[in-house]
Amino acid sequence: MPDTASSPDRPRLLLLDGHSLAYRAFFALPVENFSTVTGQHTNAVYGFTSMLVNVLRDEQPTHIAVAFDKSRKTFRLAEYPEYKAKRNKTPDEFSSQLSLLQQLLDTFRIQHLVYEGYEADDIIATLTTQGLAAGYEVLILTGDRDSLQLVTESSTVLYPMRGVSELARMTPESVEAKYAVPPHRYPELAALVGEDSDNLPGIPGVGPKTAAKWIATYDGLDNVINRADEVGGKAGENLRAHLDDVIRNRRLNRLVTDLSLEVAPGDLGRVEWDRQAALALLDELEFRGELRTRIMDTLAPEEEPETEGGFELAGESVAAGGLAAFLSGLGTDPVGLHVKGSWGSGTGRVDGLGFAQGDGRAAYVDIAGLTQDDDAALADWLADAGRPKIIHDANGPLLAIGAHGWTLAGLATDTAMMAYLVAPDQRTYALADLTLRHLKRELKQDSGDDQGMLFEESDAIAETAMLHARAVLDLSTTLQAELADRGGTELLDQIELPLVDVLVGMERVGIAVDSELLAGFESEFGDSVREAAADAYEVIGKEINLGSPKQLQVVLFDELDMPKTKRTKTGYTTDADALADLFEKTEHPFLAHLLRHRDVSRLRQTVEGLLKTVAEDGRIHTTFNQLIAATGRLSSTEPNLQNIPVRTEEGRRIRQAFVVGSGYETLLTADYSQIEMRIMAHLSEDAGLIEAFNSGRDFHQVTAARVFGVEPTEVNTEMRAKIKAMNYGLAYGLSAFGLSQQLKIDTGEAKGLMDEYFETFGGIRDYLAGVVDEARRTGFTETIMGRRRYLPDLTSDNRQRRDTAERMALNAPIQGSAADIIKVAMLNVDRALRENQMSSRMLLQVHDELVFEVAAGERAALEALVREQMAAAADLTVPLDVSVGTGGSWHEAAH
DNA sequence: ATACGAACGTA
DNA sequence: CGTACGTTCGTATG
Repeated sequence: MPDTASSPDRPRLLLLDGHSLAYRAFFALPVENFSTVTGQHTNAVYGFTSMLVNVLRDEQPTHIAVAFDKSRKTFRLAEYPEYKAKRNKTPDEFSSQLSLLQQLLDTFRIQHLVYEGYEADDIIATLTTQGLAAGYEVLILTGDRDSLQLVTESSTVLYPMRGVSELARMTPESVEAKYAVPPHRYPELAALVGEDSDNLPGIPGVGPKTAAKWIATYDGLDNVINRADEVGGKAGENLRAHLDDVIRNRRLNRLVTDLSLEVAPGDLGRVEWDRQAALALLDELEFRGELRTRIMDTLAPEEEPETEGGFELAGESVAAGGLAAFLSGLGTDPVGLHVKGSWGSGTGRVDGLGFAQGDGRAAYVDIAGLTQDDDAALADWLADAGRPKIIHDANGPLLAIGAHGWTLAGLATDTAMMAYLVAPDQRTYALADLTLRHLKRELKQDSGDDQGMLFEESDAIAETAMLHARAVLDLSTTLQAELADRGGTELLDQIELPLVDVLVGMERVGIAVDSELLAGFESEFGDSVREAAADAYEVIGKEINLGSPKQLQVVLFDELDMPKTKRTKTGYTTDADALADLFEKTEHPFLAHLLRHRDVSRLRQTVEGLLKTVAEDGRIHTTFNQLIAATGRLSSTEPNLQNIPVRTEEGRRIRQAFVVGSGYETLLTADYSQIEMRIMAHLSEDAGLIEAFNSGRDFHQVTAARVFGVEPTEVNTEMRAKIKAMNYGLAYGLSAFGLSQQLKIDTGEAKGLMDEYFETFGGIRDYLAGVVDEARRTGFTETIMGRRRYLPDLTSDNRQRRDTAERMALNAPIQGSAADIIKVAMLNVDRALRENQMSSRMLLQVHDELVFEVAAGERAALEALVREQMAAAADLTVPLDVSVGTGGSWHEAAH
């Protein structure tokens, strides 16, 4: 702990010089390590915040303010046009951070002050003077040494040494020890020595030593000036020659202590921070990890009174044997249901259930203590669609309920799902986050005594489960209204909620794998890895870690002296594209071995990962996450079955290990061809594009023919490849540069190609431009099923952020509509399978592809059903083309 | 132990 | 200087 001896009741005022501290941080922290994905630099904000939080933690001030310079036009500049003239123009990368910093201070509810014509120092000097007069202890955190003149027995300057992590505690003693003058004489010394950073030249040949000696000898600067004649030596001559400078310096470095500020120290008392806003801003700045925790620990040690508190709870544990009576008393109003348990990999376990009713009552049921009658009653209630349940993030709980042998019907809504549809870009939809985000309440019981509780004994598990159920029920009302406002109710009710059951079913079933085949691949790829590594080592004459970009950079760029590639944050990229370029230039065999090593290492690692996830039933049960992708797509984890290799034949072999399970006939895959382009054709109403699809011919060929003005039969491979790249790139907001990179043509040619394309398909150009315009106006994009994505950055004044948001706006309706369509198809296929009492089942979804396990004798019927349902999932102005393949493995079922 | 960036797999 | 994801590894932090 620092030495902060002070009487406990003496108020402590902390004053910070925002400008000087942020400026220091800006140069102390490497900017390349501190910028967000959007390109916003944050090193100054980061460094300042880090210092601020440390000092808040260590010094525990009762009052606080941050002062900023208003502009360069200060009274000092007016008096001395050269003031700070040498200082380089403030970099834009710095200026743009000041407003972020002030936003952050706002969320911390820390006042920041400016005063026209004066500098931060002057504000601090004024407040220090007032504070000291009022009996405060004052702490000044600044990177400007002028403030040392403010040091007294009751006021201390904290001055950053080396970077931003160490602070020197400048007391009268330490100032005197360091500069050999008392604090109030520091500016006298500075006037003699000069201050480079302010462009205040001092006396040549006079450093702090000489200056201090003079001040001591003559008792102050005034006397040094008055008796300048008496000062001997070369330095003395210089003094007489530069007296005017000295006098001017002293005038300029005297801080103003009597500004008429709108606030006084008494107005600067600490206030609770705006936790929500702060966390949102920290997210935006991508401040994670250690600093974020430090902020949390320092600014929110216990509770956050800005929320309206927690939840009221009144309830009890249901005793064994009493469940039937309890459940029948629940009635037909929606019940908040919290499932306590665990789940994943297609299965789960229920430990307990928390209930919350609309009348405020709650209850908890411990599954372990159920009688047979209880279990039966619960099974009935759960399966009764007339007893509506509201669950938070129901997919996992449904797995657990299913694994217990129960079925759940009547899922009225899902709070996590609603929150996702309201704002699909959020990182988390955890219940505790949602109560804060949407109810401004902490997920905790209202403090105070437990009088409302009917517990015989305190049961933390039951209390928590009831609390969660209560929060879910409360949240559902708010979220329902928010979602209705955003036009998402139908999407929820018609698509997302019904899809939960389908996905849970797919996860539960899983897909069969041939583990022995996988094991064979593992050793095969392993051999290839060793070979490639040995070959690579031989070329360079030593063994390095080929998986370490850092070691690779040394070999490639230092030892082999290859041309530098594109920069990354930490050096130069060694990605496959760059290595391939290098190989073209140098033909160095090391590169070939390295690329080979990369490929086979990845394949081996993919196989190893898959093997680890094979369950006891010989199948892999992925988890489909419905609340991750902002566009509405699903994602797949543990393992990710949506990125199994397919591009190269070697990788594609891995799909041979995904096989039909015993008792089934074959696998069937069905995918939409060019669904995103079809959606573009539909949304843009471009006649040429629509016609291209309706012609039924090869789409890329036909569009290429149109663009190049030739007959489709005259389209050669190269022409088709170019237009194919263009077709695919359109939905991503492809630039001429990007296209040129991909096609390895120059930018001019790529530009010409794009112009030609848009000339031919004007509807596409107009549509893409219109999407962005509309999104900028409304703030969101929308898919054909009304799924919205909000993109506030469309109006950002940061060009990079804006450009990124524009590409998102281009892509979201297209990718999102495709996601909508395949979700509808999944629902319809699932329904049709049940209606036809078929045993075939859906196993996987890979964005535009569905994988099925075909029951004996159902192959033809399933194909017909799938084709029909997938094609009918949306009514577009172009047909939805579905291609189907079957085979004993995923590989063979390709088409 | 944990957290992040680089790299790379899919649509 | 093309969108949307998830996983692994190496490396830098604590």
